[in-house]
Amino acid sequence: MQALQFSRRVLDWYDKFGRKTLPWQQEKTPYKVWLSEVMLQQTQVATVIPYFERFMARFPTVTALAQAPLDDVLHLWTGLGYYARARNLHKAAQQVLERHGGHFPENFDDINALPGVGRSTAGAILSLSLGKRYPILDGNVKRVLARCYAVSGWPGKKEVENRLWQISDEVTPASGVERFNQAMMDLGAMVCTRSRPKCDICPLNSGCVAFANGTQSSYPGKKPKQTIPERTGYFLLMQHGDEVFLNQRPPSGLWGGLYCFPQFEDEAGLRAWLARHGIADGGLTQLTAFRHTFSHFHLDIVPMWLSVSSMAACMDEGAALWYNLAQPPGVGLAAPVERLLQQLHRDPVDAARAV
DNA sequence: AATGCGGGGAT
DNA sequence: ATCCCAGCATT
Repeated sequence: MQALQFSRRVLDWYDKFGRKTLPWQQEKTPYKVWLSEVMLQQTQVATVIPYFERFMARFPTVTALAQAPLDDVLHLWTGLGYYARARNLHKAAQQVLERHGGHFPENFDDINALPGVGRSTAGAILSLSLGKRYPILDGNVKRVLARCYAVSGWPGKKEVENRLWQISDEVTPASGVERFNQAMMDLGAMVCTRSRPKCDICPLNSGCVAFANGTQSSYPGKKPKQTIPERTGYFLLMQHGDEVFLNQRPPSGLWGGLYCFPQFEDEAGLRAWLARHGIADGGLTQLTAFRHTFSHFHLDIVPMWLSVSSMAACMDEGAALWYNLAQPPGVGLAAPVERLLQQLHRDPVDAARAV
């Protein structure tokens, strides 16, 4: 299909059916679009909306975000996943404050240089908020283009991704790019869906190669699947009254910067840690174990609960705190930690009934 | 070029 | 249960 034909059909469709009422589409600014785009990386629209509203209420400007403590940002991010995004977000806000005087940059190189912003996000910010002609390539656009132009192979492969970027650039129109890019994402989310695409109502159906051949389900190519490993983690839930002991994870890596129960590979390691800190392990009680699945492994979590008689300092491994269940501090928590803390608060451990 | 990084929604 | 989602940084 000719590029001009492609963009005209997409733009006509957007005017009739595209999304125009999302929270980050109101009085668009680079800051709002940036925040929404980062939140939307690998995360669906419906999940993001409440987080976006809370962030905008708490951090109305990029300067407010830059000046907030990182722990506040991680706290508001709790539950969204990919926590490196939150750390990058905070760092990027400080970069905007320091390098650009708190004014969000409006050229590609400065935006692309922000931590957590790559080619697609930079293009989305400039096109959606300022109408500048940059192509984007997110999961939705990849799916639409792969089907329309029968681009085979897994987009995780560099060659496939390069081909999709080339097509995206070719079909992106000189004018109306802010509607066009939004429309491509809307098409991918609402019409050209992963399963059972609604080809009968698609503005591109007459030129779509996959539709013509009935091979929509072959595109985009799937990631070669791997069996993911299983691990076990023993979580130490040390409680004194309403207080539960947590320590902070290293700033990078899994659950970076979040507060978490002390974690061990086995029960012996847990008891050894208690012994090292002079804490008696009598009454150590196993609660109900459960599975938490990451993208790359399963973690079988075994919560081990222990009532302690004093809040001894266990600050030998970086930051730590006693988390008050009745008055929770504003810190970032991994999802399973949040779940266990709520469980302790709702349903205090009755040792006699524990597993 | 390949891998690490979460949590939740759809099926 | 499996797959995937408005990707990017690191190695």
